[in-house]
Amino acid sequence: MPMPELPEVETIVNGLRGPLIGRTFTGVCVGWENIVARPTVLEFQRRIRGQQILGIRRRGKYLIFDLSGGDSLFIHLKMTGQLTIRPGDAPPDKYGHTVFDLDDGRQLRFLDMRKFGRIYLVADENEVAGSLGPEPLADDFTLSQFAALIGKRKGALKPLLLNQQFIAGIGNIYADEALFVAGIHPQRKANTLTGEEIAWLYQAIRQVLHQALADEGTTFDGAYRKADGGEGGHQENLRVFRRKGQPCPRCGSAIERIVVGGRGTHFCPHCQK
DNA sequence: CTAAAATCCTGGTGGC
DNA sequence: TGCCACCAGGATTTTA
Repeated sequence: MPMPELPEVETIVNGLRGPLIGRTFTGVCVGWENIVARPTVLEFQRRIRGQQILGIRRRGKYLIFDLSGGDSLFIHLKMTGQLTIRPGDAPPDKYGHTVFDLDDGRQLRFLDMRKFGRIYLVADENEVAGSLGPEPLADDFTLSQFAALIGKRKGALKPLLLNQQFIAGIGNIYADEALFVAGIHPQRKANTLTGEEIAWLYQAIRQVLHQALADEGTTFDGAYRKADGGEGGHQENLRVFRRKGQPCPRCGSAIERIVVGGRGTHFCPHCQK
């Protein structure tokens, strides 16, 4: 299953800016009420109407639409969410649970087979984004900051990298990939890393995310799609994720899959200590 | 405080 | 072939 993570969300945001910035929402149809986390569906529909899209950005795995009325529209795609722009008279999509009408006659459609995705409309963006950890690709995310954060943690590294309050935007794919590149076992306790290992991990996180961004994300089973419907290319460059039993790209040992913190975790038993 | 487990969903998988 | 129990997976909530 595809879980849009930082590189995928960033790629989608880049593709939505052209067609959407300057457009105004003229209405929204909600086919599955649980998708709208905040406010109530009725208030959501009332408040979004007439607001113009001034900008679109990413924070962690959230897409954020900055609206003219001062509200921020947050969309989290979770597992299977997709965004697509279609003509208003195009046939309905099978999983199109939320459809935004635009002032140019087109629609922004939020498709989500598993219905895990969530939408928030808030006046204060900290209501949703306030507890997120640092952005791993930001200039001000430094090795010394990362080292200070990781030294305080006692738990296993894999769940820590997935913790959005610790660091924002990393999901199952890039956690496994970064730990492999760093040569560190996913079950290592964070506070047992040497200074050298912390530096390797810091570099690995940034390198893996940059490479995936250059590849426009990872598409599995067609579930993550770019704004134009195209697929990413990073699935061709994965080192361990979803490669159980296949040879490690570094040493040739069989990649193993275990469960850590309730999540499927892929690693090389020879290269990762 | 941390950690584990339940929760939400449904297409895909594997067993019989 | 058909039926069905079970699984994955992010983030939140609950429980220990």
